[in-house]
Amino acid sequence: MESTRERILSIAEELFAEKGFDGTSVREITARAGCNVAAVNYHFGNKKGLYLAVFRERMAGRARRVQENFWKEIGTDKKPDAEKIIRTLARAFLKSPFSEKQRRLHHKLMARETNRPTEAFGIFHKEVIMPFFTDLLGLLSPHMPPDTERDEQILYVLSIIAQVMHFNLARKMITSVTGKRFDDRFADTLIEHIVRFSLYGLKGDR
Amino acid sequence: MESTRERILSIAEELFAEKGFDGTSVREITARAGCNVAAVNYHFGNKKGLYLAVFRERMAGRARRVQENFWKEIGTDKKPDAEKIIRTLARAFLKSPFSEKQRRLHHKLMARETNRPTEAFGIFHKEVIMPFFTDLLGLLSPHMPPDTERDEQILYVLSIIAQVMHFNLARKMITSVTGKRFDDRFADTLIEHIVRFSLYGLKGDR
DNA sequence: GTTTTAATCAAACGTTTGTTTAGTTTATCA
DNA sequence: TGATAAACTAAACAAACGTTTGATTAAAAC
Repeated sequence: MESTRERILSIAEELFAEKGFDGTSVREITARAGCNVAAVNYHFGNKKGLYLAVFRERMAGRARRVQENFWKEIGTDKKPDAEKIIRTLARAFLKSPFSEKQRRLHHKLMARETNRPTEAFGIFHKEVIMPFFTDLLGLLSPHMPPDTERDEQILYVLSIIAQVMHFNLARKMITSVTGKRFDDRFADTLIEHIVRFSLYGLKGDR
Repeated sequence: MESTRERILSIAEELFAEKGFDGTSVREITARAGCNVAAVNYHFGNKKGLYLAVFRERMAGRARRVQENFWKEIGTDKKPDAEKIIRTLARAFLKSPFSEKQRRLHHKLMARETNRPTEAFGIFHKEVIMPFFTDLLGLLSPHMPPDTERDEQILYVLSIIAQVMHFNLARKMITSVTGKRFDDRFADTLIEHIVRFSLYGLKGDR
């Protein structure tokens, strides 16, 4: 059986993603984990320490696996074309190598930190976001018009990420607007849409 | 002087946007509003009633004004081109006729309801989002390839909205990635970027 | 001017919150 | 086996929570 510490981490991750830090009580976490309330303080110091541990030990690792998956799919291709890069990126986020549930809670937590950064944002930003973003920029910028300034290049990448984030998060809005169920097939549709929609920004007017 | 009820609404809106429903206590609200704790229960029944009132009496009205502003800028133009529509849309959201502070809290609350819909989402969706979305679709679809299916048309509009939402929300991430301050001039840059980036989706390969 | 209604208040209510304490059980290793 | 440390627990803690009560003040209606 999983250790108490690991069980607490898993349940906490779920609840923090679903209901936020303030909306989650350590009593609910420990009740679901089947242990004593004091276990949180024993293993993580306090509630905030548990929250940070979720980012350090769960979120960061998963984000890295998403990125590894991205590079593996890009593969040995020396100079992948823009279409492949965008498709692989969209796939990495919308069809990551986790269960649907895991991907949702991951993005929900990310969204919380994006909208209202806490201490956890620093951990994540420095170790995970920035390195990947820089790599991505290096991969995509050769496909942009040669006179594109760096600030502009960054915005293009951000626009792609914006779509991936939004399509992952605003599910209720999307399903109620499209009338479609958010299943695996729909995710494929979304990926192809993002690819088509995003190509212009890179290719410019030409 | 503003009535107690209105003062509570204003402060509550600010705090709910900034710290969320669970992160905000009625005691902090009433302390900042300079009134008694019981005033919330007297005027709004309970805390949740206050939250819903914020959406009914503040958010909905402001969203409607953003939309009015959009239509006014579109103006008498019988057949505005796609570029003008997208630019006006981006402007309406990133440079709405409110203070910077007001726009931010508006979008933060919207993001909260997008990521984790509560009862308030229903109010907002039916009365505000859907009507505008339908109008927008009617305005933009003539500029898409004639064989574009309705589901695809919807996704294009969602992609534009995704960018606007993300650029409004992920400010810390954006400023730390671009190194730019998020001022009025930068908002203009963003608007022009969104216009350029989004045109392809509508025009297709042609 | 009196009655009625609305608005505001201080104080207290019972819960729930995160955390601490002190004690017990379980595992580690000499 | 017996000592040492790690893991876990029941119970209690003070503080903060949303809400209710009953009284007081201000405004409106008669």
